[in-house]
Amino acid sequence: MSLRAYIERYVSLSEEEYKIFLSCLETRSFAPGEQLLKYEERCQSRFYIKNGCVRMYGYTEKGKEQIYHFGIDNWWISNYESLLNDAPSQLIIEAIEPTEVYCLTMQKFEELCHRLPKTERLFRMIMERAYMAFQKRLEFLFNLSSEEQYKNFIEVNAKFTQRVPQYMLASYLGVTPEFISKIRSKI
Amino acid sequence: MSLRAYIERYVSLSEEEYKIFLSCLETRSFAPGEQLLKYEERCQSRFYIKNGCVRMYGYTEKGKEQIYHFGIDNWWISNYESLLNDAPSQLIIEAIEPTEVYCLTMQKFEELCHRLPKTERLFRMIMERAYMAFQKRLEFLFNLSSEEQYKNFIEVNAKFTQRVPQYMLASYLGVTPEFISKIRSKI
DNA sequence: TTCGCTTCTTAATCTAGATTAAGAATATCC
DNA sequence: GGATATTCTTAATCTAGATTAAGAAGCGAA
Repeated sequence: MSLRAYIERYVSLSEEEYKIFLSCLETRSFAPGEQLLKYEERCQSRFYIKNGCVRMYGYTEKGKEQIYHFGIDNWWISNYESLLNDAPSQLIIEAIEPTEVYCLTMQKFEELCHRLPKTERLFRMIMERAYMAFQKRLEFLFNLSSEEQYKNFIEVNAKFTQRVPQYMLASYLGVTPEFISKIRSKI
Repeated sequence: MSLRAYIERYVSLSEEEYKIFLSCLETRSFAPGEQLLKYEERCQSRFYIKNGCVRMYGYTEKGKEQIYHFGIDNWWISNYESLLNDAPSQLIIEAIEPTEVYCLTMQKFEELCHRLPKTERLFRMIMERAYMAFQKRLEFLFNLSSEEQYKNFIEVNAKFTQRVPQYMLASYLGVTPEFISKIRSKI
C-alpha cells in the first residue's frame, strides 16, 4: 500500500494536495542495527515506514533492553514524549531489517498543517487509532497470561513473527526468551 | 480550571468561538455508582469531567473487575474502540464520586469540527498527550515491580489516592488488595 | 445501639514465570 | 572449509505476587 492509499483511508486528497504532502517529507534509509532515533537525541520527526521493520526500546534499571513497540510497513512511529516536549529521548528507534522511511519533522509538520489544514484531521484520527490499539494492548496485558499473550501475538501477527527474532518478541511481551522456548516446546 | 482555560492550553479561542464550542456540549450529572457508559452500550460521546471522579473498567474471563483508567476533573474520557467503530462497549465508565460532565456526542463533534476547524487541532493534541501518558504507563508496567508502581502512584497522585478506595487502586495497578495491604504494612 | 454492608488486614500456602547455567543450533565471516 | 558470534533450548532452583480463608474495622441506615 502506498502512502497515498494510507492517507485516503482517513481523508481524501487531490493530486495537488498529495504533492504538497510529499514535499514536506524526506526519504531516509536504514540498514539493520542503524538507529532512526538515538539515545538522548531530541526526537524531531514522525516516521512513516515505507517498508522494513523497526523496534522502539529503552533500558531498564538493570541495563536490560525493553522493547515497547515494533513498527512495520505503513505504520507511523515516534517518541511523542521527546517530540512534544523537545526532550532528550530515553527510547531508541532502531531498524531490524533494511528500512525505508518518510521523515516528517516537527517544523514541516506545522507547515503542512498550515498549508493543508486537513492534516490536523488526519493525525487526529491516526492518534485515536493508535490510542485505541494501546488500550487493547493494556487489556491483553492485564487479562491474559504470558502464554496466552504469546499465542495471541503469533496468531494475530503471523507474518510479523517471521521478521523478528524470538528474544525480541520475548522482550516486547515482557517475558524471558527461556519462557518463550518453554511455551513453544509445549506446542 | 474551567474548560475555557483547559482548551486555551492548546488553541486560543475567541469569546464567540467558545460559545460555539459550549453549544455543542451537554451537561450531565451522575451519582456515585451511576454509569456514564453501560456494558454493551454503543459509546456515543467523549466525556469531559467538570468535577468528580470516574473509573473505566471491564471484566476478566473469570468475572473479576479490571480497572483500566481513572478520570478526574478536567480530563477527557471515552471508550475509543466503541466510539470509533460504533461497537458495543466491553468497558464500563462509572462515577465513583458525584460527577458532572460535558458530553460531546460524535455527531456534535463532527458539527463542531466543521464549524470550528481548530477543534481538529485541539483533539489531535489531546490525543497525542493521552498517547504519551499511555506510553509512560507502559514503561512503568514493564520496568517497575508492583511495589514500586504502587509507591510511585501514591507519590505522583497523592490527592487522587484519597478519592479512590484501595481495592480499586489495586485493580488499576493489576495486583490484589491483599498485596497492597502487605506493602502498606511495610511502610 | 445494633445490624448489615463495604473495605481493609493478616497469615499460610501455592504458582507462573524469573534466574542461572549449560549446551545445542544457526548464522556470519575470513 | 573452519572459527566465532548469535540465537535458541533444556532443566534445576528460586521468588514476587496470587489465592484462600478468616477476622477486624469502619460506616451508614433504622
